[in-house]
Amino acid sequence: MTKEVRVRFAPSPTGALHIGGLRTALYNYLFARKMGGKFLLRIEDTDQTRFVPGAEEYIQEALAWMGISPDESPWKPGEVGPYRQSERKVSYMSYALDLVEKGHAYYAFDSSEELEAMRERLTAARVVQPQYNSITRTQMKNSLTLSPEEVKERLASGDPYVIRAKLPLKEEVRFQDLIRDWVLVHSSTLDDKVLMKSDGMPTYHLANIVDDHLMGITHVIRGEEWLPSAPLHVLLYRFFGWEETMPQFAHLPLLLKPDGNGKLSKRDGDKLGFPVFPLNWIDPFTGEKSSGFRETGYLPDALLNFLAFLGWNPGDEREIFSLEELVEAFSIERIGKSGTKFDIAKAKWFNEHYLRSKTQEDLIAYLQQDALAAGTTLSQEKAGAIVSLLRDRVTLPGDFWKDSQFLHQAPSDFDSEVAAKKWNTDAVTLLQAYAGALESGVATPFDGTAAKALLESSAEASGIKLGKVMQAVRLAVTGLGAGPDLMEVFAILGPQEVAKRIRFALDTLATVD
RNA sequence: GGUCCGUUCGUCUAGGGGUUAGGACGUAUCCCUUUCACGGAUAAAACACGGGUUCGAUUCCCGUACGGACUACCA
Repeated sequence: MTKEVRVRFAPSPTGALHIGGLRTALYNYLFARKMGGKFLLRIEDTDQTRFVPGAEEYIQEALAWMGISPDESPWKPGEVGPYRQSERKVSYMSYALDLVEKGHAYYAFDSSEELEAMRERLTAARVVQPQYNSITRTQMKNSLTLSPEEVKERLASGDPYVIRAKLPLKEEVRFQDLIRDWVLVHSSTLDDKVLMKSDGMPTYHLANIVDDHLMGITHVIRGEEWLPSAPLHVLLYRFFGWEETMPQFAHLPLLLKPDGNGKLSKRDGDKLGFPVFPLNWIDPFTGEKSSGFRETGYLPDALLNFLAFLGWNPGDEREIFSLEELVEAFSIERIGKSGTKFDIAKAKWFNEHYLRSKTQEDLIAYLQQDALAAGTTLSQEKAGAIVSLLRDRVTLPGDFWKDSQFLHQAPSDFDSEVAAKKWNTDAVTLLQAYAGALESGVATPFDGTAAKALLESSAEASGIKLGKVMQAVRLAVTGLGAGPDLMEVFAILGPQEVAKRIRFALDTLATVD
């Protein structure tokens, strides 16, 4: 009987949840579901200076939108709460003190100026890694160098201090990462990380280990940026005597910029023309706006499918997966090792796929909504006709409205390139004849077939080859050189409107040579 | 700079000591279509480099190059 799998997603509420964080959450969720375990959300808000109002709500909403809601969270507490580190504050100090007692941590009283001076001194002495470590700590102000009396006095008098981990000088630290296999580092390259800050809050390293232990976390699935500090975490488990229940680590490959340099960052999104956040976000301090996948028109299913394949694959050639199917197929072993560039073209393809699998009613609703927002209303039949016309050509829901503009208002100008190439006397002759026929009302009822039949007979009567002038006809009525089936467009517009537009085109374009 | 991690078509990737190195996105061409798109078909396109080990290496080992992460009283 093995222990129930418990994993956690542990974001900091310092702004909008990044798309990479969302993928981390997704993988955690998939693994938990696959293993029949639990997926927890823990808010890591130990840095009070970076707290951003609204960020926590954003995380909650983004996860809900994606359908990967946690089993336990600040809003749905389980038995190991609280789920916000700021609310767990009281317990961290006692754990830090426990480490001090065991000789694995110590008090340090150095001011930031003194730390800075130390680094400068070491840099000047050309020490490769100027850091607070097993060697340099002997020259600093801490409970290892100061007399017990002075330490006691400083603590009693309220001198600001931090608690640092006391790392062994010479020791090999190794652990087996689920994705990278054995990772080995020497403790001599590690520094004495601060565990408790002078404001009484723990750092990530301490809080993380204590909470993962207390919350019964069995697998830590997180971004590769944590790999360098994983040895410290392993050491902390050892110091606490929790080695037996230490979670297994899985460090995920990073999401990289599409152009290949560096990890995808918050600033990239709007610069590159696509979102890097799940939802729209306005920074409460700077007012800076960032666009989200949701508001841009990406469907949660599409984003989910896309994100899942950024660093993972099922091992066969299937590509389209629902959340349930992902759960079924997921395994940590099939996560890749190397960084993954973010290619929005593939995301678009997924979105097209999921958009086309929507019902006609859903798509009509998208169009109606945009029309309404633009101050127009569309009849159900017209909206339905437009959706049928465009459904195989859209990428985003907003395209139904955007790409049907020529149906909502007559063109005021015409694609000049097409006009220059296609607007000839044959076209003018035919259009005059066609407009006349439409105005006479011969074609009723006016559907696509009737519109086409009438156009064909007009062409025949004028002795003109239809194929040669079709683009000019399209140009006259839509102003554009390309678009959906023209006869269906005519049907939607109705004979009077088509005739009116042709007359306008004839007037406007006739003067052009 | 140091430590750690990585490297298969442009991109996401499959594969793995002997393969015509497979798929998808994107691109191109053709078919369909009175345009464009959809759909169908086809094509171009990759094992970073150098040494080992081996009968044989893209696959294993080492080095180099390149890329990345980390290097805070941030997470």
